[in-house]
Amino acid sequence: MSKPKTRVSKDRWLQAAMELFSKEGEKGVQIEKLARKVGVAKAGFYWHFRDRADLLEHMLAYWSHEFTGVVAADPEIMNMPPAERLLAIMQMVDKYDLTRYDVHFRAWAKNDPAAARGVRDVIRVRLDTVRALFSELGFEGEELEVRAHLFVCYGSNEGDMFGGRGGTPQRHRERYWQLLIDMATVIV
Amino acid sequence: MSKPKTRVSKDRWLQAAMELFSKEGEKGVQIEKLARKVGVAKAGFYWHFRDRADLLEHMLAYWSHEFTGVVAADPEIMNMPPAERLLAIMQMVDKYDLTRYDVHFRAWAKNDPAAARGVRDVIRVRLDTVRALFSELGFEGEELEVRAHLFVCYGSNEGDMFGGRGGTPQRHRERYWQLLIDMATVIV
DNA sequence: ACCAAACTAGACGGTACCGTATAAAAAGAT
DNA sequence: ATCTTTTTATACGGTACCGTCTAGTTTGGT
Repeated sequence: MSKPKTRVSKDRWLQAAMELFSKEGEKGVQIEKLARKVGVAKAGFYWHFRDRADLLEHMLAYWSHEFTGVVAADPEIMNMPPAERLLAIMQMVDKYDLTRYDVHFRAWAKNDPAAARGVRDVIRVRLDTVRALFSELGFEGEELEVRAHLFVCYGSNEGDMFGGRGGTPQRHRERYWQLLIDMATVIV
Repeated sequence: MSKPKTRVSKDRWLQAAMELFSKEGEKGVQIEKLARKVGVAKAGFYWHFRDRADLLEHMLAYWSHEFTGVVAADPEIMNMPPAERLLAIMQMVDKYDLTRYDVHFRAWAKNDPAAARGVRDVIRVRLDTVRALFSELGFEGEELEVRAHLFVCYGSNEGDMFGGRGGTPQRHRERYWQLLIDMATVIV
């Protein structure tokens, strides 16, 4: 087993980088700070990664696959009927804090085309997931589209904007979600 | 007139800072870069501002008042009946790109308590504005709250997330807004 | 036991930024 | 015209980061 040790250590760098990133954003991800965090000299970093840009690429890739891996690949969720699935996705997003990197990636995307592409892809995946769901509910055209956008927008930002996690009690938030779902699944 | 010249120049620094900020975020606002942008030596900066932190405070204050000054103070808008007012606000937000700093302020707020307070205040003002509006429409309690949150969330992020500005044609987006308003103003 | 791969320590030169200091130029007021 | 306020140019010391290098040490396979 030569890979595991390698992998573990590389993942440890990546893990530390993501944690730092979630607080300070792209410009806050600095190799020396990272090394201090991991408790190791920074030379090791350059064995795993070509340079800082290489790390950033890995971070982007990691993030791109997170939502897909956790939500869209969960058979329990994806086999639910659409209305419950909507709530289950919200709960999943909340439980694993799946949007914790969103703001920083979006900020980064403002002056980096590669990051912008990554963000666009992530949003597309979310949009596709939710759109398929509303499509099952019988919506189409603009009615479908606006609902998908609405939900992806709310799900992606609610936790961050309204003091959701740590601010509002959980039961309260879940009632909001349910109300929102009721509002959106009704045919106007 | 001793103030005007001072003011103009101070505003020029602030202006440049905001422009840089909207692209690169808090960590990107660097005095030397700013000086190069303004085309002047950085010493002048320190005449207007105590230091970098002082500039950042001013930026936060500037942003805090922008929404209030442009939207909530517009008599033409605030005297409209609630349903039209909702659309007018969306158009206003879009026209003046009132959310262009949002992502970076929210990113900054993740590791700076002062910024976090600023962001919280801005969101509160938006929430209050929209809540009052839905209240006029007859909603109350959770029905009121969820609608306010929904709209503030969508209005604050739509332009940034879905390639709205510059991506989707304007007429298309306005139809989305109208659909959303129809969906939210109906009693379920 | 041994070798090669994986990993680390520590120091280096280069760059970029912050905040200060000093001296000087431009502008306004009187 | 002169004096004061406002603004700039230039240079400095200090800090923090990037990426590289050399010389190791650990680790797993055989």
